[in-house]
Amino acid sequence: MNTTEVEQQVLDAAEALFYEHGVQAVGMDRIRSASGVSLKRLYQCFPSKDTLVEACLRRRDRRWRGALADHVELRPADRDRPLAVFDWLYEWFTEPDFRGCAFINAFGEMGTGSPAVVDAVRDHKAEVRGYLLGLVRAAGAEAPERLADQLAVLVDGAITTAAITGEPDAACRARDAAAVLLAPAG
Amino acid sequence: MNTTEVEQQVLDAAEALFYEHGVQAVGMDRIRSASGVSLKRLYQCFPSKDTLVEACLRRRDRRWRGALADHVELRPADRDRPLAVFDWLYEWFTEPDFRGCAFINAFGEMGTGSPAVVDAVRDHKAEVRGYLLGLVRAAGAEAPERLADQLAVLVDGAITTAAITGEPDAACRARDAAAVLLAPAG
DNA sequence: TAGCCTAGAGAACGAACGTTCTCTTCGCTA
DNA sequence: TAGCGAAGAGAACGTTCGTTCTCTAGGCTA
Repeated sequence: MNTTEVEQQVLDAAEALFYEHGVQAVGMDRIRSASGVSLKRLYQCFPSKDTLVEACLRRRDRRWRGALADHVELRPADRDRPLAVFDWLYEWFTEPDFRGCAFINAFGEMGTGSPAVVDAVRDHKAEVRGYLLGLVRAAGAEAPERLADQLAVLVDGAITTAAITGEPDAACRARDAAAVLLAPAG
Repeated sequence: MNTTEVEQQVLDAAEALFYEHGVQAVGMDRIRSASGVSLKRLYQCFPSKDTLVEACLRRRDRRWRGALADHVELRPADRDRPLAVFDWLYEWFTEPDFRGCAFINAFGEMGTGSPAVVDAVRDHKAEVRGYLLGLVRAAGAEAPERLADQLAVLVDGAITTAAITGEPDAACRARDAAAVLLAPAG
């Protein structure tokens, strides 16, 4: 089997297990069983658990932002697109295995002690914030930098609130708030 | 030494260690060393690590909300009080050991697998949301239920954003957003 | 002083962790 | 067919985990 195929298989299994149970609660043996890749090959692809965690996060970042962009760009009008972010969040929140933001979870769990993971989390949040900035700029909003920061706060707040309450409605509340912020003059 | 004194000593040490390093990364031996309480006494007070974690969260909930309320109630005018929440958050974010929301961190780390912890986290968030509802009601805002939800999302988003970026400014952005939501007519 | 309860110090337990090593099998080349 | 390198299966390594147990010391009552 191809090396990149094996890597994807490992990343698939590891990402799902890490997301569901947390990083520390999942051992390498369990990733071996779930992926069907032997420990030897596993450590050939990822020389330590830390690098595997970071690789999971970086791949998830690309996939997550890709899926968000795909959904947002279905809206033809630039003015609708910032709000479409929250519609996409709502759909995500209703998925049965939704368990919050993998990056926030990893940050809270690893925090100090794993600089590579912290970097991956920071990079993800910076990329998301940059994407939101592009959306509000294209929408012609005033003070786009500040608005992008506010939308980023609403996105993170909606994710954590939805995860903890178990209700996807947080996306609607955040969307309502975003609509007010986008059109302050009413 | 009094039993409640010992319990407080254990909770002090455990809460600080859990918050700094995460729950799973801190062993009972480390809590023994930090608190100066023997393992025997420790297990007499808290029959398992899980109950200790839950006790830490429940005590922290009371302290956290108490400190918030103390700060907010310095404002004489009801209309200023919802925004004072975000001023208090800013001060919290600038503390050197700030590392995000202990409840969100615990939820992300334990998630499935510890119902008692999940309950404590849900209860905390519900209490905070209820407190915000009281504030916006006293401020005479329209649609207080929806507004309380929105402020709760802003609070959680500000906490996580500040933790990950390492900058307390998220509190200011959230405060600006809250001000717009509180006075939609301009 | 003698006996008893409590508590401290820390060893001990079985399990699980991340990581490495051994043994075997198998496909390839000469 | 003989020999070689790669890889799978899983045992083994040393460590750490949550929890319990042992041993000892010291303060109480009679």
